[in-house]
Amino acid sequence: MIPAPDLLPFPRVLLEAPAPEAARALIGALLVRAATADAPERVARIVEVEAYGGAEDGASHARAGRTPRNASMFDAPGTAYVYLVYGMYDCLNVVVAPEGRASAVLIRAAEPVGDPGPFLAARARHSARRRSVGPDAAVFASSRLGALPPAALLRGPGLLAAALDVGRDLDGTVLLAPGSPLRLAMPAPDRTTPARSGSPPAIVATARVGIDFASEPWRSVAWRFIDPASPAVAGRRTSGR
DNA sequence: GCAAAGATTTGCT
DNA sequence: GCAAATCTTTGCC
Repeated sequence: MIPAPDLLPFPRVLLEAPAPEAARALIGALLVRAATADAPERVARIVEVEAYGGAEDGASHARAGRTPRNASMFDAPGTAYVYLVYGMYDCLNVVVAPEGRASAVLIRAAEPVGDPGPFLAARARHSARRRSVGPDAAVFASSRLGALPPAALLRGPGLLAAALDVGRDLDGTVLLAPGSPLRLAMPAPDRTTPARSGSPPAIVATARVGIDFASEPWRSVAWRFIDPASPAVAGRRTSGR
């Protein structure tokens, strides 16, 4: 299990950049879910994201302008945009770029930091709610899906939201405010190991997933960014074709 | 006012 | 490997 690092504030300036740039900056950043009635504080390391531009991006929810659903996309960078997809799963985005550009970064996958137990329990709760009668955390943990490696518990946008108890009630949350139920943070430099020779973390760029409806160049642009070494990343791990 | 499709996940064939 | 589950939003009549 990944040891918990010290948390530093996430620099707002990184989110004010154009969506693809901001998306890259979010790889390796931390999501911090404040304790709820059902779970203690949870921290997850982001390993897969997708950039969505504003009105001009044919794959973005902002392509048709402002609607009740996407209103949060037009708020300041650092705001959460949470929407329901396929009538079932909530997806978490971070609003980026200058306010009003309606750009956002979809958080597709992350790895649990620290004890994976609370993430597993939250996933089981959501799974149970969907089926109206379902497994508790212990039963779920022994199921085929619960048997996934703990590092893969937040693999995919729907599962990530479930494991972090992120729903549309968090739409519009300011992710840079210290007291928020959900916030962004940066890991403090690791001081227990000698300074690494300045090799940056490997980040691979690929085409975005599930947007076949979009026209070119938006369908093919390499705006999905992953840490290819992470077990939480599903699907293509290379930029090649 | 109604029909269609969606930035997904799961279970069965 | 494919189709169901499930419901909101959007676009067109």
